[in-house]
Amino acid sequence: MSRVSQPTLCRPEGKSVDEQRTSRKRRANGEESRRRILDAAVEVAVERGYDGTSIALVSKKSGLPASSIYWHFKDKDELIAAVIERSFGTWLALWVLPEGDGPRERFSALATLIGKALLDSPDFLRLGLMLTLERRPVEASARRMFLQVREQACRQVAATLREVVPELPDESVALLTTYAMAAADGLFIAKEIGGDSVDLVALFELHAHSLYDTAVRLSAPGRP
Amino acid sequence: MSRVSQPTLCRPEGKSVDEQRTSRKRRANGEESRRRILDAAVEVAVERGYDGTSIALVSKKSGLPASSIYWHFKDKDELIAAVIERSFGTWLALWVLPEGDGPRERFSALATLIGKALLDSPDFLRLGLMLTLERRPVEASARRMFLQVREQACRQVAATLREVVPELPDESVALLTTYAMAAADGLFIAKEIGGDSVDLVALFELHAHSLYDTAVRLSAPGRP
Amino acid sequence: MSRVSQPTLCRPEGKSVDEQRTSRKRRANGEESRRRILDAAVEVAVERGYDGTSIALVSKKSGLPASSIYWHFKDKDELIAAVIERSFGTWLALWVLPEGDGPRERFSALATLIGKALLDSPDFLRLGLMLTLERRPVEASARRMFLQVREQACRQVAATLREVVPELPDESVALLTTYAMAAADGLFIAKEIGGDSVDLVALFELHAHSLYDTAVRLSAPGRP
Amino acid sequence: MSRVSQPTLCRPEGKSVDEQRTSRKRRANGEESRRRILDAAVEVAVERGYDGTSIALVSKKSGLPASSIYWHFKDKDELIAAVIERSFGTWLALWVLPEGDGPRERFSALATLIGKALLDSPDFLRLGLMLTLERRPVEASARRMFLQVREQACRQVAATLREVVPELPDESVALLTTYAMAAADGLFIAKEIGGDSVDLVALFELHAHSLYDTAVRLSAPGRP
DNA sequence: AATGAATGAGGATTCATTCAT
DNA sequence: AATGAATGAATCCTCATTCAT
Repeated sequence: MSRVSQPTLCRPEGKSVDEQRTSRKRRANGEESRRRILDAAVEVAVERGYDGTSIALVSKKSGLPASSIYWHFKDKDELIAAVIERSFGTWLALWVLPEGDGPRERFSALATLIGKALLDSPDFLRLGLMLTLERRPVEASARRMFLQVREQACRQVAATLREVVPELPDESVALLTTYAMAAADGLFIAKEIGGDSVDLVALFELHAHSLYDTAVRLSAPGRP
Repeated sequence: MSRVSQPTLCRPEGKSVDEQRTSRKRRANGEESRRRILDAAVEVAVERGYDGTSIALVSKKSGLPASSIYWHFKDKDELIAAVIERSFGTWLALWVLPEGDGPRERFSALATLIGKALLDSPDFLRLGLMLTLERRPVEASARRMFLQVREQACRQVAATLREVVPELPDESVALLTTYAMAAADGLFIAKEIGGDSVDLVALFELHAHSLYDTAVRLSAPGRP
Repeated sequence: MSRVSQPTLCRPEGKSVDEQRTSRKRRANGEESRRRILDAAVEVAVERGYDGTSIALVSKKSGLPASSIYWHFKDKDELIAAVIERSFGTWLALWVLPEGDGPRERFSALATLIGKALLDSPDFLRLGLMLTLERRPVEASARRMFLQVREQACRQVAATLREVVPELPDESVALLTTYAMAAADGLFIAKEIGGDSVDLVALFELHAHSLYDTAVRLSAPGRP
Repeated sequence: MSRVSQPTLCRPEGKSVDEQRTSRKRRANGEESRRRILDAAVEVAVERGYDGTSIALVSKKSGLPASSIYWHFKDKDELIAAVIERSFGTWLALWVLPEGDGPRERFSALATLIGKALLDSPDFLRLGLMLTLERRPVEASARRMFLQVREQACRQVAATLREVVPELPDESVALLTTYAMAAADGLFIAKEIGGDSVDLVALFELHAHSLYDTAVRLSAPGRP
């Protein structure tokens, strides 16, 4: 049967450059086709959601027949899961606290970074949010993949918070983490809705600032 | 031919009482069918999105044949628009700043209110966000309706901000409004993802607090 | 949704004549379409088996689009089940022991009748045997339907045996019934293979004769 | 290109021992693959028939890629023909009248043997009957092969009849042969349907007995 | 002696929608 | 105020087969 790829969450999808240059030059046409299919799939999925992503459309955009898509991916669900998987690297790479002077500045720099990232490669989040908003339990793998990645991002945020404001109690860290992620999601959506009238960078700076203040406030002994 | 409802944003769907008295029993049955269709449609739309909402499914859930759905609604687009329209009243009613003591308290009370609202009738926001995240220009009326409602909510938030922190400059109001709405959206999604582990009320309180602090900070003359 | 017919095993499919003449003359076009689909389906199923019966082919033969077939039948399985159901009446009607002189003669007459029946309307048995030879547990309803009908035929044979040779012990009745049915099936197949070179009527006469003799032998006290 | 086997009806597939000695280890692996494919193919064909036997399924069951199947067999038709061919030896070997005392006993012994055979390796007959029941002229070679084998079996039965009841006239031999084969087929099917509730051995004994009686009757001068 | 990749045709089924009644 | 019936286009996916390696 077909060689369907199992989602290898940890392959950071950047190795393929030298692979292509090495031995399996022409033999590895499969790799190239797979890429083309994925490219087409992101494009479609991002603008139409799960149900709106038809194999026929992906086939047209990728130039490969529908049956070839099924050679590379077991079904639509796994195709979309692979799409999500692929943006994983790009996305997660950003969640590293940049070196910097004071905690506040570093925090702010991170926020700016994320804001910019959302502008440049928003596919991952957009698709993930789409899948999340739908309630049905089907299309399991795609959704699961998104949630895994998101979970990892959450841990990163929590770590950053703890690093920057060490005396913050654990429940506060949890609360703030959720809040930080949520606002990030929301700002992404706001940008979608408002378009150019929304200054994402300014908003993320605001977010970072307010987050920091709140963290400090919550770490101080006397307050509700 | 059929009496298709144009989306009258301001008819809060409860006035139908006198309609019923006017045209008498004859129409009562039609109204009931329409309601059943809408009920079924929300259920489906909420868990599958626009493309996933098939007339056949709505037909099955409502118990009425597909052709009857087309008697009540011009097409799928208008059906979903109607679904959104219906949650309008419920939703907008919440965005009234409750009477209260100090500005901070009133602010906080509002936030709590919204948090609770999201728990009780989340269909409106969920559906709207779904439509928003898709990039293509289909399902025009439904999307437009959602954005109108959202716009109205934004104005309400802005007004509240101005009322509570009068000296806030206009750009800051705009920025903060966007931020406030975004965070609300994000928190809603966080609740979807996290389920019971997410304390929506606490988060909204945190949100209100941090928003208020930020507003005060931004209204003060000297600050970054 | 569609009005999919539940298999009413006991409607002997002969009433439809006056129905057509009465009220729902033009309204009952559905009935007519259903019939056309079934006609086409027997034709195809009989010469290609279950898997070979494609909806597209049935659609072409019946002149109705594939989607219309799905209005009348839930899926392929139910279509074929309906096909089997329809030949039920024709087929079962034969299994009545004709009036006649001695038991041997009546037995023989029945056999002749069945032999002739197999020549005239072999669809039921052919399809049923096809389904039976396939081992998979799917396509449930079609297969189940055949087995039900067959079961009924078995009871008829057993009753006839008991009537003709009353002193036959119960286990012998069971054994002979199975044997009688089996040989009938086999003779049908032999006719399929041998074509004109096979004299089905003569074979069934032989069968009846040998069956009768065996029954008599088994009912006699002394022998294995 | 590929070494596709033409159906050599008489190579009973066991002789490959010397082949192995001739061309040595090199080909052993090919032979093994071929066997695995055939094993998988019987399994599938037996439970789904000709149309239901997909190369993909055979590929999955055998663990070999579809393209490898095409190296060993020209097409699906020849694959199934090979499947049937393989059961040939096993099956035909049974049709030898065992040595024994009286004609009646030898007859009975043969029947018992066949009954047991049907229980042990029913694939051949099942597949053959499946192919026979379909009316269209496809899968030519497989069908032809089955009919050849069956023809041979018929000759064997006829010979046995003549040997056991020498004075039987020729037309009676033909008729009885057809009848004997038909009943055997039918009993096989009965076993399929009835499962454990069907005592195949007892039925075949009954069959042999009744066949013998009938033969004797037909060979006697005075009878209807 | 294989096999990874590809492919066009066709598989069943569902789609949104219409129309006569 | 409905609804039974129909329908063409689209859905996802599998088919048998080929070919370069």
